[in-house]
Amino acid sequence: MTARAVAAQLGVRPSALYHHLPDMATLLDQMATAMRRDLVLQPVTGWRELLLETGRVLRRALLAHRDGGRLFAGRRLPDPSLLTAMEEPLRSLVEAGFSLEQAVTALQAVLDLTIGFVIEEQHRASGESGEYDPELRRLLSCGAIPADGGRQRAPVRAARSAFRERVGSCGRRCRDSPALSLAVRGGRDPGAALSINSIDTCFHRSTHPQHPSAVGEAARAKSQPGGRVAA
Amino acid sequence: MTARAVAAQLGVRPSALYHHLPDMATLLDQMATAMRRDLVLQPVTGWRELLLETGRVLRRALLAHRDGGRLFAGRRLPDPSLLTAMEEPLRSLVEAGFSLEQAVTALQAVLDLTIGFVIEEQHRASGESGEYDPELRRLLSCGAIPADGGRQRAPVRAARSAFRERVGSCGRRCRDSPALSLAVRGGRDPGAALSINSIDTCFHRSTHPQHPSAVGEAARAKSQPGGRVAA
DNA sequence: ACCTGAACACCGTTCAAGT
DNA sequence: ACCTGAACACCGTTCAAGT
Repeated sequence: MTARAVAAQLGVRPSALYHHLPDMATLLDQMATAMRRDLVLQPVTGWRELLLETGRVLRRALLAHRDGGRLFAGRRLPDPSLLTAMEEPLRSLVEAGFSLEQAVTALQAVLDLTIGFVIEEQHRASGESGEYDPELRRLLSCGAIPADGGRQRAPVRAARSAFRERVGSCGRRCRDSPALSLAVRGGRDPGAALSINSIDTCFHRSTHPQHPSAVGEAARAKSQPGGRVAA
Repeated sequence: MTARAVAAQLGVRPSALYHHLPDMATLLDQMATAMRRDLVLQPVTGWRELLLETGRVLRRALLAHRDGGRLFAGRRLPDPSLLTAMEEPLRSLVEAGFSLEQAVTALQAVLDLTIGFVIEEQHRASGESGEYDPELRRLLSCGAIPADGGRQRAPVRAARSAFRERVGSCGRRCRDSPALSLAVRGGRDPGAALSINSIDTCFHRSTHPQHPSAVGEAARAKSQPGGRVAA
């Protein structure tokens, strides 16, 4: 989504946009606002379903547009009606026992979690996330120190100096990761383990009798077997 | 962080980078990998503190670099040693009662949540997130329909057509949002309410006797007064 | 093997000039 | 009031040419 592409879609020269908007950021904010305005939650019962439905609906909206996650992340949504629209879910959460502050926190957490998840999901789905060249990956993966133990190559130095990385932290041996390879069900690209389609199952498992909230539920199932669930 | 800037920092011409890396994406992946490799968790007790510490440490690392959140989000981390480093936290979670799948899910959720949160946090802190011109905001905020009820202006049409927004969903009245204005403690930019520094308090409140996990804890406090807390 | 220099097709943005 | 045309300073990337 570039300004020039938007202009072309409108049959207009790029410079014409700047008679309506001060800059590109405002245009992106408007796109994000439009997406957010169109979110409609299915009727749900219980605070847990409310939070999950919020995540599901946002995720669906973000996935509907190319790079929707990256586009939506961190944008300003200068539309008071969006606040009005939050009244109802907030009230539901308060009725379920949340303080108002907790309700805002919980909703914001679901939105942030969804955004972070979808960014990764879409990046994975895009062509850009194709497999690394195996040899390049081997070179990059081993602590960024070449086999001869000599000086680092230029671009790796670039990445490192840009982040003021200490030299002492690299050079670790690469070895197998039994637990994770199990989790990723065997033999996939190790880098893909960090992209495992995990939270996705939470958002999708709507037929599951218990709808786990992303962070807490996994542990609660075992550590609090007697815990009652509100609503 | 542009390729040209990295090259300049290395005292080299931009084209020289392409003798070491196939493209910019690989360079960004390396930066993200370096950040991730340097995460060191403080010793913690209990799965809840482990997840919170993970979020805190990642958040601190992301905040340490300009646009760290956006840079890190969705990047590939092709370093097997990063998987090795996850063995220990995963084992801790499993010992606390998580299944391995649940442990991976929980960790991933914390990472995604943190990334989404920091992207918004850094965008807010950057100059770009300055106040909208009040008149422009008023124009944009009221359902994207001008006061005269006439046709939408071009760039708004652009944003809308780009997302196939239905016309019927706009034009809502702007009115006050009592609950949220309370939550944001009165009178700030309504758009800022969606950026409320909420989860931040979760990550920071490490002196608090109970360390709430971002999503679940808020509700648990009231809806499960008798619930015991593991570890 | 490593880098330069010049070029290519892009980008957001500005601004005088048109109607 | 709205748009064009041309220009500006940028991007990532390619590639022949140098050493």
